[in-house]
Amino acid sequence: MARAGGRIGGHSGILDGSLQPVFQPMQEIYDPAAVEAAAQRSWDEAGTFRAVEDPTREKYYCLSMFPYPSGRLHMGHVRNYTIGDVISRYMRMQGRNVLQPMGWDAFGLPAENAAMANNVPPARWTYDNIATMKRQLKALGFGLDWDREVTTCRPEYYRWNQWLFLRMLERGVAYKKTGTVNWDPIDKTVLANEQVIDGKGWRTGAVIEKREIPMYYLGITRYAQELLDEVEQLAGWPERVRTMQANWIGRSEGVTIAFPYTLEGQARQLKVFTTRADTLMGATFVAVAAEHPLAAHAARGDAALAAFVDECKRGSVMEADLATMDKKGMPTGLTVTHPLSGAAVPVWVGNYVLMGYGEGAVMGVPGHDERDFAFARKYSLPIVQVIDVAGQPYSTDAWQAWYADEGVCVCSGRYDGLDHAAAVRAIAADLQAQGCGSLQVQWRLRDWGISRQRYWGCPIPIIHCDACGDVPVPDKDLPVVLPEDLVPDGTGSPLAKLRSFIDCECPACGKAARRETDTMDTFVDSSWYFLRFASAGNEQAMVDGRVEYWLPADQYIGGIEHAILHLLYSRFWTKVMRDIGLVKISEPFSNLLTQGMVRNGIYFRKPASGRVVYYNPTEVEVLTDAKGTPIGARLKADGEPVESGGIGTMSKSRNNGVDPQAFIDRYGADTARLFMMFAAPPELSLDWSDEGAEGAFRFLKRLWKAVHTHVQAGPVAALDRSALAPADRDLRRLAHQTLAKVGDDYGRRRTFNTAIAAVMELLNAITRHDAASPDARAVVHEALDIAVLTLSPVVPHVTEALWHALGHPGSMVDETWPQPDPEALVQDAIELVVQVNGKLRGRISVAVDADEASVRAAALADADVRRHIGEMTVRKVIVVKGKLVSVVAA
RNA sequence: GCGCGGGUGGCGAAACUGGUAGACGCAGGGGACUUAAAAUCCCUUGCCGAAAGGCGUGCGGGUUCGAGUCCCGCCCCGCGCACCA
Repeated sequence: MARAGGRIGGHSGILDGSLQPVFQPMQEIYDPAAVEAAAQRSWDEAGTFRAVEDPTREKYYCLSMFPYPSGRLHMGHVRNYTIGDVISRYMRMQGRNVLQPMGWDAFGLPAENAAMANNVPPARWTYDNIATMKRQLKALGFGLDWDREVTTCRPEYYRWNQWLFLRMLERGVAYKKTGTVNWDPIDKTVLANEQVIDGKGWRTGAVIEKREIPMYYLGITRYAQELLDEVEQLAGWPERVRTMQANWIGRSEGVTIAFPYTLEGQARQLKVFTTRADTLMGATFVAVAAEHPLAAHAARGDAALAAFVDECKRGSVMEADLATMDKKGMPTGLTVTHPLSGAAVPVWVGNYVLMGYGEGAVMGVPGHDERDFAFARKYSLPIVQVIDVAGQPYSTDAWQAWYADEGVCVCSGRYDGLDHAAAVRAIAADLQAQGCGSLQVQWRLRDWGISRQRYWGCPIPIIHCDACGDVPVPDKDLPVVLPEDLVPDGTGSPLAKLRSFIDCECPACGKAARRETDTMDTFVDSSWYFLRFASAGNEQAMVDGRVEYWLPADQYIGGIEHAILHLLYSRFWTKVMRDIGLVKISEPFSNLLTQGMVRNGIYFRKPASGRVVYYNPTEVEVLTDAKGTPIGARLKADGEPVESGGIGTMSKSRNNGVDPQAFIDRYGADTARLFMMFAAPPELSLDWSDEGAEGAFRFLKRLWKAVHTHVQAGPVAALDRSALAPADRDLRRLAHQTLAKVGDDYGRRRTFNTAIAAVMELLNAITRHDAASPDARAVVHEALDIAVLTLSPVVPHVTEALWHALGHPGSMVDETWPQPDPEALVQDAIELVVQVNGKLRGRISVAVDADEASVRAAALADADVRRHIGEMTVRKVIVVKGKLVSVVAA
């Protein structure tokens, strides 16, 4: 490893002026292209970012979400990977052994769409995109270890998906059952949710139907309790992500209730789950999903009901669609028996009941559930109040929010007077005694269906034999290799039509058999790539001992849109690998940073007829009034007005993306990185601004010029700290305050925008500073060293050049982050503000160590303060140390 | 619909633990330099007001000596909702 070692540790070197600078010749003009090429070449030649396991050094694994190779890098990637690179470079300067890897989430639907559009195999399109994007990542100067590159569409990667799937199958973690998919009846193919628009197929326009097909599932619900318990312990994760995951897993304690009924002479039970068993005596109906066997049974003799069941099966499977549609129902004519009252309860089919959740049936308590209340009013079902809250008047005319509150049972026979908890306990006990129910923990989380009826994904390693059933592919035959030369046509997976792929021998009996043609969800690929980075190149095993050194990742960075699914699946997958004995960790990511979206202005014209045309902001000129307020916009090409659609996430459909490449070509990678980090804190959405980016470039030019001016003025004497002039002391204090602040912002707060603002303030002070005396020159030199050093994680190329220009022989990347000099931070007097009755009325200057009494006296003596107190009597004086004095007078 | 965030000048934002609202930057205005322009540098810029001062962090209320920050209610915007990645 290229680590110079010791030359600038802690208190020696640059910060005490003992180093005699030897200035390098320096260009007057900042030329980003030359500076960046030189810096990147020197890192490449030194192998600076190759990570090597070293048990004697503390590691730092900085992981950014790997990109889908969609074509070219977009601004979201630049933002994501710049955040990771700043943290990586900062940690390296803290002396950590840093691993920052990169790879490609290379399977997925867009490659199939591109393949159809261009008649090119998805593999070809994908590999071309990877080459382009890799070049772009290198141009941005990220300190990545490319020796560990992982590409998920390569057999050497996905064979381990298959291998682990077989291990899960052996343990029953993976299993087969039916699942619901979107079916396009014209193309006769399964569509992704994304391909269903307003309930219709995106290519055919046909009304989509729900269809039940056999699929493989991973039993994530087995880990629900552990996933929930541990997410609450992840102190390094944002609170909001932990809350979202906990809600998604959705533990609820309640009661499973069985409503007995008789069908075709047989005694059966219809099971529902509820967290409000205390309202059971108010249940006036039960509703089942359209796919429920009872619904199917009833529909056989009832054409109207059959039509309704069919109607329920139309439309997409998306939960957001199901939750927003009109609640509709129809009676089946069947009844079940209320397990406590013995009353006959009608069974309805409800379009809002999900077959995949619980047993596909719910009890209807219109008195105390808002949705059931609306349903009962619509279909004239009885509404019964069985819960009373503090004697509030109940009316079935309109829903009131308190109806759903917990209260005391009424009209519930022997349960009257019991509160929520007592009633649930009593009812559960009575149900249990009758064999009609019991207390139960229910999860919102569902098992993970991984089968996809698509080509460009990892083949599921199963062989179907008429004699032996579903037979796992033996380990020795892995990987099941995906042919890379097919082009899909939109009518189902081309794999399912490829005899040479399908036809095979049964591994068990040797007879002719059929290979499974479904592939795995691409979330499988991304659920463990971070482990493979630590075991790169191992052809014998999925992971090896290097994982123990690097994992868990110290920092994971990626978009907030992955807050639930990807992160939950990765946590689950890690636990499965732990239980198989492959890794020792339970949680893969110690710290998580969820970055916000990158947005830009939206401009369009809406022709009288035809589709809306979107114009890229680069093609548009914004018109402003005298104060700079935007008043309109026009197209540069024809000078005619365009409409403004506000600001939105950069997307192809709205044509408001900015290609980072054009920007880098013009201003350089450092300016792109600087603007991205400066414009907003990482967790907030970031609005692109050409002018703002220009400002970032201007700042780098000013920094360059400041160093150039300083260096041109000749040699600098060693800093003599004993007798600095007040102005020099002030600049030195600011420089060391900035050093402390930037380190805190990078390391603890992760607010790169405020770190950069602090360095900007420092540079402003440096350029204003009168550097005539030798002392002043020495202080300016130290301040420039600090400015360049603290900015280096953000803009590593230009700072590398400036570091040399300031007389330091080694590479900036090998520097150690220095400690601020406590002596420089010392301050004698501070300013306090004085409030009178909460309003700012005066400012006083007091000694740093002044006691409360003297601060109080100084505040009350201030002329402005006295004027505002006037005739009033001082009732109270509050002194907040180091901040303010608050005087209460009346 | 459900879950989770967010809303501060003309704009991006800052204010870290309840303590000076608007640091830093962009855009705007004025000036210097220049034959001119660009670039650069200097000054200025929340709103109202001549000033004193008043008002101001989506809206309405509350707690507090003091609220952008805490509490209650509402409005708007963004992300996710299990087959986009």
